[in-house]
Amino acid sequence: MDNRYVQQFKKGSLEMILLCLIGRKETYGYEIITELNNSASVLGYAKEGTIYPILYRLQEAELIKCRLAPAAANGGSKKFYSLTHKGQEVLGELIEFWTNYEDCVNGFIATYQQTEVSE
Amino acid sequence: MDNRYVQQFKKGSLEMILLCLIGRKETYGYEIITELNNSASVLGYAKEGTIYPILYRLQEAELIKCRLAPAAANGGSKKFYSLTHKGQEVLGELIEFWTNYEDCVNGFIATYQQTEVSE
DNA sequence: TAATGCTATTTAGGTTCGCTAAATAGCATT
DNA sequence: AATGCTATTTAGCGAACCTAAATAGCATTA
Repeated sequence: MDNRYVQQFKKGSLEMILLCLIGRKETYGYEIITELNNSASVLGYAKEGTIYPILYRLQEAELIKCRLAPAAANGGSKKFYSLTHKGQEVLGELIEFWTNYEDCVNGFIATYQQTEVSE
Repeated sequence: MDNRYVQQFKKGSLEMILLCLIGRKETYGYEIITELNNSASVLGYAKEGTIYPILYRLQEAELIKCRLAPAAANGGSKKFYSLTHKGQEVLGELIEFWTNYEDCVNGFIATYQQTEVSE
C-alpha cells in the first residue's frame, strides 16, 4: 500500500483519534505518540511534527486544555491534556459524523463489489 | 458539523469512491458529480474543481483510461472513463486498506466510549 | 437570432493537514 | 563527559480538496 494513501486517509480522523485518547484519560504528547505506534501497522509511525501541531490546534480551538507537570524522575516536563466541555461535545459530533461517513463510503464499495460478482 | 471536518475526512477516500463508481460502470465527470450529490447529506456537494482534477490524477497514474464520446443530443461531448487492470488492482488494495483503517479508528472510538460508560 | 438553460469540462489560486527533518532540553546511568 | 531515554518545538514541504469563474455545445423559445 502506497504510503501516500495512508497519509491522506488520516486527515481529519487523526484529530478525532487524539481527542479519543485524551478523552479516555489525561495524557501528553509523547505518550500519545507511543500509544499511536501500537497501531503503526495501519496508521504508520506517528511523528512529533505531526502530533504536537495537532495538540496546539486543538488547544487553540478550546477542545482540550493543558496542565504543565514538573520534570519527571527520568526526562523532561510534560504537558498533560484533557478534554474541555466543548471538546467532549465536538468529539461526540465527530464520532457521529464518522459513523455516517463510514456507512456512506461502504455503500460505494458495496455497489462496486456487487458489480464484480455479477460479471 | 463544521464543514472543515467533512473536507478533511474525504481526503483519500474520495479518490477511492471515484474508482468504485468508475469500476461499477463506464462513466464521466458530470455523471459522477450528480451521483455523488445523492450523498450530499454526508459528503457535501461535490464540485467540478474537486472531481475533474482527481480524474486527471487517476488517468496520469494509469488507474483509469478515457474514451472520448461525441457531443450528445443535448450538451457537450463527454469523456467516458473505465478502470485499467492496474486500477482494479489498486482499488482492491485500497478497499482492503480502508477496511483495516476503519477497524483501527473504531477501536480508538470504542476505547473512548467505554471510558465514558464506566464513569 | 438572441436569450436562456442544461450538459459538460477546464483551470487558477487558496487553505489545511500531515510529513520530513532537525534542534533543544532535562534527567539518569556509565 | 558521554550516552540514552524522555519530552517538546518548529521551519518548510507536498498533496488533497475547495472556491470561483470561464468556456463551450446543443435545444428551446420568444
